[in-house]
Amino acid sequence: MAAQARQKETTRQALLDAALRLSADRGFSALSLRAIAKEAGLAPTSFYRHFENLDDLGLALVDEVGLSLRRLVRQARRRTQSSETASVTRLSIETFMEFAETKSHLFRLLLGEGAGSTPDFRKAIGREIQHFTDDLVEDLEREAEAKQRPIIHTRLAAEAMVTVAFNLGAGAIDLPPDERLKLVERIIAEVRIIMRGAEAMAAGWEPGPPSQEPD
Amino acid sequence: MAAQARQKETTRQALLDAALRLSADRGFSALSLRAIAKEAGLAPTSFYRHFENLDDLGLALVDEVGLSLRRLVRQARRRTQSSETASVTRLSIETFMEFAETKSHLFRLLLGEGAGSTPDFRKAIGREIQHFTDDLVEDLEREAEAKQRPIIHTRLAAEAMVTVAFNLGAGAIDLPPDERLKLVERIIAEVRIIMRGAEAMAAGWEPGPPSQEPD
DNA sequence: TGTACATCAGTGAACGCGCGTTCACTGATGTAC
DNA sequence: TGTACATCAGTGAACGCGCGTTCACTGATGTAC
Repeated sequence: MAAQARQKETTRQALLDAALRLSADRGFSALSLRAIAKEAGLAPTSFYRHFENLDDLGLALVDEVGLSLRRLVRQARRRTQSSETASVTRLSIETFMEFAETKSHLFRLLLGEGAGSTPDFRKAIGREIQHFTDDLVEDLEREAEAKQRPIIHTRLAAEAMVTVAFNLGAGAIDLPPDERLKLVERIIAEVRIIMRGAEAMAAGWEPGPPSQEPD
Repeated sequence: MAAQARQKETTRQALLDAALRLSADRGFSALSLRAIAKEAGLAPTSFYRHFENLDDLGLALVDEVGLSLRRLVRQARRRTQSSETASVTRLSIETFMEFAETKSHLFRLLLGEGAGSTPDFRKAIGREIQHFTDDLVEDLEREAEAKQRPIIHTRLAAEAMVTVAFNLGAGAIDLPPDERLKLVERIIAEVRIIMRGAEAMAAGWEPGPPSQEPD
């Protein structure tokens, strides 16, 4: 029982890996069941022993990729929290960008370029990004406590930061290295603006002179 | 000469319209040349008289859709600037969301779900979004001047706002109306955090060190 | 104005291709006793 | 332990289908004189 089940899992993973490899070329949405099976060294019909259809495999991929990216960024944050020499913002974003750079096809998958973009698919992607926001909320609150810099609307700020990082980070995929560095700086600066806004609001700070009305 | 050229333009537009109509169902990336031609009431071969291939038509669509969305939002902003009763932020975002809602297939096209997501395609979309940022920078600067509330990093702040609006707005597509309203509020709140951050930075405000007074 | 010729948007037949899916099968692994 | 049977991952042939693209064509519109 064990041997057979293990073998099946191996084959399943081979299909997922094959799909990732192929999606590097022309994007996930250009993949076909037959091409994936072939890349994995299987007959087309074997695909059905592991997935119901292409969308099903796509959803499994989103899970897998999202999880590994979150793990990476979490590690990076933990590293700065202990060493305390670098900025958490900077290291998180740089780790994130490195992933986007070296695994651009995975990254693109997380951005929604997949499986004909069915509602299910988009929902799965939304969930992944929410996980990121969850992580960040926790971090921001811990940081606010530690540094005695109160923050407000933490979840909204975190969502805005993650959205900016993900979607501007996406632009890096087609950029030459030097421009990519500039993009990273831009993203970091924007995340800091959001941070400052949330802190200013928490402190009750309001913009100057003839003021009374918001906005 | 005029009559023939006019007719050709009409047919070309019919192909673009047909593509838009069809992309409402299964997304742009699922379209085929034959299906579009059929929807437009033409033989498949006629397609080639107007576009080189599907990607070519996709790029033309991005241009068209981006332009019309920008026109819409610009109008909305102008309306508030004169009437001055409502918040510019609110009306801009609400107009934007209304577009995303009623023309969700066009909107999705602008988010990159198209034409196999070739580099050219992504570049075209990046350009469209940059146009939005350009518009917003101008607005923010005019507003800062008018209300005497200095702002800094205007371009970065604008880019962050547009990114948040576009990409969170995208989530509205699959949402029921009541949740969609909550999403709009969230987006507005996040845009305001960014705004406040840029104003706080301009004013030289910094978060309090291990604090002095209770609040 | 009328005539002869050029242009060119739209066509229909035909092509080869890769696609997703079905089906009945094989043979190794697992299970019951 | 050995035997008989069940399970099930992987297969190869076959299907019908819609695809993009080519080609030589038609006939209306435009142009030169």
